[in-house]
Amino acid sequence: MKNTNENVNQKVKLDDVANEAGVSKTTVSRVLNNRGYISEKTRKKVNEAMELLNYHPNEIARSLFINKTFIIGLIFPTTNNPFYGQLIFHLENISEALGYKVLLCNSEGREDKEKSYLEMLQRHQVDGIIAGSHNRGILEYDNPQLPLVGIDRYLSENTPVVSSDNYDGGKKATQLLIDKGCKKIIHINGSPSLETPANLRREAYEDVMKENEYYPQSYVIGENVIETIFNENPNIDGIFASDDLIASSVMKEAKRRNINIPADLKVIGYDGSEITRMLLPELSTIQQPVKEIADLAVQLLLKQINGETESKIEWKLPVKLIESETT
Amino acid sequence: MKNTNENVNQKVKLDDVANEAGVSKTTVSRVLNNRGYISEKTRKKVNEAMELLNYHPNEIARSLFINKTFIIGLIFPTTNNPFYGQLIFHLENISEALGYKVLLCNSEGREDKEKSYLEMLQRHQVDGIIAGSHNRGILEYDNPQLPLVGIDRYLSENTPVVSSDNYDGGKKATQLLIDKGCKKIIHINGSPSLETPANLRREAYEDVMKENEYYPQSYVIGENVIETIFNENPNIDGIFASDDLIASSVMKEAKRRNINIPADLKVIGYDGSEITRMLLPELSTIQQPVKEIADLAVQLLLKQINGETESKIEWKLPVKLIESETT
DNA sequence: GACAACATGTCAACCGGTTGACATGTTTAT
DNA sequence: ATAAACATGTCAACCGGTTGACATGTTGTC
Repeated sequence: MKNTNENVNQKVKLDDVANEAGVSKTTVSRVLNNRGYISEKTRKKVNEAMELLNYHPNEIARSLFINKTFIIGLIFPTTNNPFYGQLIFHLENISEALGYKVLLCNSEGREDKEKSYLEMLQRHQVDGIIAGSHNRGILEYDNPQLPLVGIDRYLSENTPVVSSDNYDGGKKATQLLIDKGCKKIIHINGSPSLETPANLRREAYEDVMKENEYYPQSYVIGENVIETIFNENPNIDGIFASDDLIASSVMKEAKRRNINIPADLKVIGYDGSEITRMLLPELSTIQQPVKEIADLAVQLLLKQINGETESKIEWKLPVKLIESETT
Repeated sequence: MKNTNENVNQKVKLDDVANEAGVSKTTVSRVLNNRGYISEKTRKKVNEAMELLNYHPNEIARSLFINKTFIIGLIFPTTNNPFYGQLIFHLENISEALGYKVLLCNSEGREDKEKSYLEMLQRHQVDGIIAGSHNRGILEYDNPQLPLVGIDRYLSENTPVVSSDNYDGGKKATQLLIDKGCKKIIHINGSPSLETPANLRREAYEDVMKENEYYPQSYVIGENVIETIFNENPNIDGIFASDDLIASSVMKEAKRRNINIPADLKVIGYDGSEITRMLLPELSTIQQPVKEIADLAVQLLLKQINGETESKIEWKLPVKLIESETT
C-alpha cells in the first residue's frame, strides 16, 4: 500500500488548501479574511477545498501576526460556588457572543495562585482580564500592561470595578430585620482584610443599626464562628449574613439547636443566585443582578481593549430584596 | 522631554531583554528554556534584565513553533450548576497543576453552540478536549483530529468515557426506596434521547423494580412534569430523581401540596455535589466522586496527548449512597 | 476602443520566539 | 600540555498565517 499524502496525519495548512483548490496562498487568505476582489467561483472552490481537507485555520499563527488573541482571562475563586458559577457562566456567554473566548482561572482566593495566573495570562497574550478574586497588594495589578476590570474587587487605583450596590443591599437587609422587630441583630461577613466593595455591606449594617440606636456587632466567618455566635449571644434574634452560603450554615445550626426560624430568629443572606434560590427558596436575601454585572464588566473591558476611554471607575448596580420565609 | 525608548508603550520582547542584558538572543532563549551551557553569572544578568523590563515571553510565538499550546478545551452545559461547577473546578485545578490551562465553553446543551465551540477549539490549537455536554451525531466528534475524553457522555465509538457507576447508583437509589417500604416509586430523568451513560440510572431503576415485582414508571423532566406526576399518581410514595435539582423541585412541589417528606413520600436524588449537600443537606442522594472523575479524565486526556495508548474505553467510578432525611 | 473595476498570482517581509549548525574562546581535569 | 567540557555568539530556517506592493490578465461600460 502506498503511503500517500492523505495517509500522513499532519495538520492541514493553508498551503494545502491552496494546492487542493488550485489557487495561490494569497487567494485562500483573501477568501478567509474577505478582503480584496474574489469571484464567487473561486470562493466556492476554496471553500470546498477547505471542507474536503477539513481545514481549520491556525488561530495561533494568526494571533501572532495581528497581535491579538480574542481571549479574555477570568480570575475568580472557584466555579464551585453558586454565585461565581452563575457569574462566570454569563461572562463566558457574553464574551462568546462578542467573539471572545475565555481562559478560566480558579484562584481559590490564594495570592500565589492569582499571581501565577496573572503571569500566565500575560504570557498567553490575552486581550484583557476580568478578576473577582483578589488580595490587594499584588504588584502586577498596579502596573497593568493589560485591560483589566474588577468585579466586586478593587484591583488598583484606576481599574474599573463593577459591583452590586453593596451599601444599599446592606441597608435593605438590616432595615428589614429591624422592621420585622429584631432587637439583637448580628452581622457575619467574609474576611474584612480584603479591600472590597463588599465591605460596604457591613458599613451599611453598622450605620443602620446606629441610626436605630442598636449596637452593631460583626463576626468574621471562620471555623466554628457560627456556634460561637449562638453561644455568646443567647438573645440573638436576627442575623444578616454577607452571603447565602453563610446564611445556610446559620440555618443549619439554628435547626440543630431547635431555634425556630423565623419565629425566634430571622435570617437574611446576600447574593440570591439562581441555584441558591432553587435549593433554598425559603431564605430571604439580597439579590445581585448577576447578568447585568457580567454584561457591564465585559463591556467595560472591551472598551479598554478597543482603546476607548472611560473615566468612571466605580459602577454600582441595583440590588433586589427578596423576602421569603426566614424573615 | 525626550521620547526615549522607555516611554514607548510597546511590548517587551526577547530582543529587548538580550540588549538590556548585553547578550545574544540565543543566550536569552537558553536561559528561558534551560538548555545548553549557561554560567550562573549570565543567567542572573538575563533574569535581572527580564525583571527590569517586566518581560513576559510570548507564549503564542512559542506555541506556534513547538506546535503545542498546553491548553485544554472544556465543553459543558454550564458552570451555573452545582455539579458542573464543581466538576469544572476540579478539571481546571488538576490541569493547572499539570501545566495546562483551560478554555471554558458553556454549550448550554445546544448542538449548534457545541459545534461552533468544537471548531473554535481546533482553530485555537488546543491540545485536547474534555466534553460533558453532547448531542450525539455531531460529525466532528466522529472524526477526531484531537485527543478527546467524555464525561458521562459517549462522544464517539472509541472516545474514552469517564462516569460514575450509574447503574450501581440507580440500583442503590431504587433499592433504598424499596427497603424503606415504598410501593409506588417513580423515576424522573433528563432527556433520554441523549445517548449517555446516565441512562443506566433509569435502566437500573427498571431492573430493580421488575425484580421486586413493581411496575417501573419513568417521566422525562420538562415543563410542569412534576405537577403532572403528582396529579396522575395520587398514591405515589417514592421518587428517584436523576439529579438533585430535579429532586429539589419535587420537594418544593410536595411542600406546596402539604405532602410530608419522608412520611408520605420519600425522595432520593443523584449527584451529591458539595453545594447541594450544603444547601439541601436533608436530601438523600447518590454522590458521584467528582474529583476522581475529573482526575481520571485529565489523566486519560494527557495520555492521548502524549501519544500513549489505552484500550479501555468505559471507566466507571464508584458512587456513594448518602442517606438523609428525605428517605 | 479605452479606462475602470475586477480577479488572481508572485514575492517577500513580518509576528516573536526556537533550534540546529558552527565558530570561537575560556576553564577544568589529567 | 592537551583534550574535554563549558560558555557564548552568529546566522538562518522555521512555525503558519497576513499583508502590501506590484504585475498581469479579464470583463464590463460609456
